[in-house]
Amino acid sequence: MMTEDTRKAGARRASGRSNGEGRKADSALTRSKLIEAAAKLFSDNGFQAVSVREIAQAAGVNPALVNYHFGSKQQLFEEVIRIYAADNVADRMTRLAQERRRLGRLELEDVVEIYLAPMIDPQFDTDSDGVFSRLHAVMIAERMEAFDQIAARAFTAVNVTFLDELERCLPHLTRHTITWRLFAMVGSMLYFGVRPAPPGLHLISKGGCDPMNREDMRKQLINYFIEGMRAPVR
Amino acid sequence: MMTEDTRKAGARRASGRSNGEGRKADSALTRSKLIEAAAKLFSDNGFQAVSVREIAQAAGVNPALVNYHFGSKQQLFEEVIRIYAADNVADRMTRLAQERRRLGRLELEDVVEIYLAPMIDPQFDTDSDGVFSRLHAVMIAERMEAFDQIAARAFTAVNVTFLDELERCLPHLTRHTITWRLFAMVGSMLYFGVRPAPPGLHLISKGGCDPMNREDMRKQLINYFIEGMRAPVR
DNA sequence: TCAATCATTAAACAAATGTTTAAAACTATT
DNA sequence: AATAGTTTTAAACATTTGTTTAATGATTGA
Repeated sequence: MMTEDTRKAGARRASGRSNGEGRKADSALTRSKLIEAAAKLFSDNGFQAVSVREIAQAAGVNPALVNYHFGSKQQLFEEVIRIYAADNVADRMTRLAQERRRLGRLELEDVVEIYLAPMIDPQFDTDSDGVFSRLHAVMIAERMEAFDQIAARAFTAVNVTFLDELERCLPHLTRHTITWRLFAMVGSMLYFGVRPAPPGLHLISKGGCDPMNREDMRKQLINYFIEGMRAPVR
Repeated sequence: MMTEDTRKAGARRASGRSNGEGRKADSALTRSKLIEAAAKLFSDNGFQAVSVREIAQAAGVNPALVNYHFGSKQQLFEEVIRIYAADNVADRMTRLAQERRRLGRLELEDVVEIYLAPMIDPQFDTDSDGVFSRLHAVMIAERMEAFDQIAARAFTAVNVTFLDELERCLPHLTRHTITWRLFAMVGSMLYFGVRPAPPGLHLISKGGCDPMNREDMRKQLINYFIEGMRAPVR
């Protein structure tokens, strides 16, 4: 409540997308440098553990620019989340459309594989490898009020789409059951997305199980997901 | 490096278990009050987001006692982790022994159910419901050097035991595959353990899927885990 | 070219942080 | 009851935090 007014004022003054798109080159560059640096640092260390000064230094800009361009540290984080979530969602939707065009009616195997592609497909290795999963973990660990709204806006559409597809492929299951299992899949993949690998995995497998080895991970897990999804409720 | 010596000295002076067990009633009470308060706050808000003063206030003791009894905020967190991990592990090991005595040779269904019991069994609702899962998420989100050691010490034995059982039940699969899938199960259950529920789950299921409803969660997921685990690698 | 707007900077702000200190209170042993 | 040892307390410590401010630089449009 103490900084509420000034923060909003700052954010409005800065972000103001209302009057045009590519309006100032330096500004957009600074913003993207901050977002990139923040994404890396937040995903590696969490939200509270990273200071505005660290982010600014990593981006090579002045610390005050965080507040100037985004209003506050928290709003910068939210912007990072929005961008990476949107990328993740766009990846999946694009793939789904492509595969639908290519194969016509999709089988369960296809739908599951497409949904997990951003996290499991070795050919899908963007430069932001794993960053999204870790950001997700950070949001969950350090509860943020704004996040539920952001997640709802970002993920509801893609999840509804995939639930529709899955429901069509699994007529013996209720949407209720399928929803539970879809989120179980997400939990698994987020877990393998954290860095370093889930505690104990490296040790207990004597280095054999490595989530960085997407090829192996996909091979060992894809049927686990598919057959799990297909299992009756009993 | 600046506080290393004094911290260790403080911790040694305080924890010194060497000269006896139940030596001072107040001390043990203060310690347990701090641990309980810290577990609640850390699991709800993360590590960095919680201050020593908050913990002390919640425990009803002086802030300086955190450093006196545990050496530092971080060492208090580590102690919390150790205790809750030990509880979690003990639960599973006890159950396994019980069921082995009761049923003799265990089937895949039994082993999976026992492993997941602390997170999925409605009868297993301790007062620390969900706290362990959230603490786990916090450790993952806010990387801590000490955690890998703690996790290794706490979980290796129980995981080896259950991997042995699973390997016996699944002779058509390699231990490598089983290890991947065991951790996939863990990831799912940790995801459902966070509070509030995984982002979007409540919304997209219109309130139908609620991880607090252990009975429903178990019913919808148990076969997903079992049949997923059993699936061939292909 | 002048004015206005936007972007950047260095400095300062108040508040909160983990931790330390030195004295006090308490407990147990002699 | 006196002593020694442990536990608790309030206060202070030095940092660090996110954010604000006021001045400067840069860019754009008239």
